[in-house]
Amino acid sequence: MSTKVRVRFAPSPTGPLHIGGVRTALYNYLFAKKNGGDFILRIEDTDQNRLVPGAEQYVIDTLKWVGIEPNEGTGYGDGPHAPYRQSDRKDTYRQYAEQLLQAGFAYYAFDTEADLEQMKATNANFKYDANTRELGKNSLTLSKEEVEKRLSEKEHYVIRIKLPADEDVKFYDEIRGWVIVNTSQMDDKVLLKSDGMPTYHLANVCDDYVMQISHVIRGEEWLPSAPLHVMLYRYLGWEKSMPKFAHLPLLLKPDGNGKLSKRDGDRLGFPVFPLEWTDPKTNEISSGYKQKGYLPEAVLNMLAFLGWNPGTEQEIFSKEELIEAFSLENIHKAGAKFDFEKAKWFNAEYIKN
RNA sequence: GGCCCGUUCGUCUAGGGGUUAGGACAGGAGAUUUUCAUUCUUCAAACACGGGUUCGAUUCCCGUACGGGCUACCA
Repeated sequence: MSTKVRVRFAPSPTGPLHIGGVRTALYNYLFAKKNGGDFILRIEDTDQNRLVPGAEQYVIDTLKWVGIEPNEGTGYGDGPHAPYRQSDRKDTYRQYAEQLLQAGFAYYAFDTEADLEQMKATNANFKYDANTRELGKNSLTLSKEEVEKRLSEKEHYVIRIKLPADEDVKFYDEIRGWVIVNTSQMDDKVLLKSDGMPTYHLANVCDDYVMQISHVIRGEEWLPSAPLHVMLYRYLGWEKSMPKFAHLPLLLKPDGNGKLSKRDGDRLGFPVFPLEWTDPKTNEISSGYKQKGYLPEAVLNMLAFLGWNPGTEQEIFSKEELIEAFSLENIHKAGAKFDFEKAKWFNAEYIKN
């Protein structure tokens, strides 16, 4: 495996990217540039139901505006690993899902939505796992003939990972240290959905491997599923080249509970989006920093300091200075409440000069 | 509920076994300014709690509390 730093920003085009996403992109960009690596844009559009027209272009426009452009990826020409849009890579995932099936690390499951609901009704804390999969209609419980029959009749099915009942999964997070989770706490996650598309988990792991990603830098909301990803690398035979993980603290609402969301802008009266966005369905307009008169350098500087700091008392940093000063070690562990007053101050500093 | 992550001024954070616990934003007071803004001076403001370990814990360990995340054929 090459030791070159390669990181990716992998949003799903379900709406406009908010500033939390921009910060994730920024940290990936800074890490790549700092280490002479590549910064890749990958579009994770595996959920066909949640696609929002224009969202992908919004991501590209945003990265362009703030000046952190990928050197490889969707919207940036054909790189060595094109295509970079997951819906265009569908066949790859099925191939790997089948590899897992062959190796006995995955199985077909024919349970309908109603079946699953019933299992949940019977068992308060139901999860599809080593203890309960014998209750399901899957290739582990059904006869080989029955499975073949269902498959040939094109019955809807999913492919699930087959996790052991009781095994510690351990991985090192570059920001948080060692994290250990037992498989008894995990479930047999769906890898390939009945519409033929992979879930995030499968697509993400396959693409990171194929695209030779060296570091996965993403939000903390992914921390709980990282053990599943580790298991996938292992079962796919890629554990030696598994990327390093770094889970970023979340951007929180200014007034209290929960992570910053798209609605907080309207509610609290400040933009949560880099660029103005018009909802294609409702025509509702959400304000953007650009249109509000913010300078891209100021937005970048402000975002950089939400969860990271250089360890000195300097606060005004150009993009080049950020690249020079950036390191994963200086990322704060706790979530950061977004502070609009500070954002205004950063912008004022840039406007003055 | 279960699992995972976290916890220093109101906010973003620095620091780290012995410090006057530092900076910035916001806030108070004052100066400069025709006004606003700017600028300057200055004040107030924090180690969640309880046990350890230690000569000494804000710093290390364990609990508790609180906060956050995840718990979908969503990412």
